[in-house]
Amino acid sequence: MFSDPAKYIPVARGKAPRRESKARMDSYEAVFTALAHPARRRILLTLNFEGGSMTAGEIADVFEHAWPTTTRHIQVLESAGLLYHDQQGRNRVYYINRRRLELVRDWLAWFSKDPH
Amino acid sequence: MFSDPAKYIPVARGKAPRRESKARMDSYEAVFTALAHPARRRILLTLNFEGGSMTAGEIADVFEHAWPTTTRHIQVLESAGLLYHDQQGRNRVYYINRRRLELVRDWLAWFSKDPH
DNA sequence: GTATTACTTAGCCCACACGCTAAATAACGC
DNA sequence: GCGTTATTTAGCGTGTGGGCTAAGTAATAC
Repeated sequence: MFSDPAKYIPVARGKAPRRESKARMDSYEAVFTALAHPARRRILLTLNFEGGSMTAGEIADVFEHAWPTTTRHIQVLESAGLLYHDQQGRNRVYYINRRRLELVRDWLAWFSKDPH
Repeated sequence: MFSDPAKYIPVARGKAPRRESKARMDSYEAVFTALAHPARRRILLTLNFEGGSMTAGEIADVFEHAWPTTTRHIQVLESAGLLYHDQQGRNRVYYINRRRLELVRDWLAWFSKDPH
């Protein structure tokens, strides 16, 4: 759950600091960024409907994109914690991490609670 | 809810069509894109905690960004259907559209249903 | 009317996301 | 070993997202 809602509320005006670097990207940032691209959402849905695991090749076959493009989408998902993998011979099997999606649900929960 | 899950599953390989134009951006695309930026997520949270409505100026005051930057974020949110507004004199009052956030919840629901 | 307030619109700039092709890696089959 | 298969890594090009400042619009105040 949210530890500190206040963190998301007010910020004093001041000089303009550039947008935070990717390195210090927090969990919400990583997950919402990962979900922003339709190809990545489709990877998750496909994995989900296929039982939760697929090889890189099977995922790539779903798309019209060149394979390296899909590889990069997968990496974005994985670094957001939404996927993980397991090397099996020359195949790389990717698994969906459904628990990580709970983060989104948690974020949404703030809008259901009636405001204090 | 999802009308057609199959739409999100398989796509035949072929020549590469460029990414869909913003004009034909579907609802999921618009909403997830809108939620991808931390400033926009904060606008929604702030509005939520402030009771659901704020003027453009009040929203802009939350941020260190120049005002026009915030204006653009607000526009992204509004065109995604997450906000709407009402002109009151020279103030523009923005309202959160919590119902639109249900779209995200609906999308997430696919991952809870046990696969057929 | 003029000045001020509350905003948006216009337009510039730069970093980076996302597509690609070519090359590298590593396992498997023979 | 050698070729094939599975996949990533490297590196390039282009579009656009998201920051800015300056200018425009429209309502209020005087």
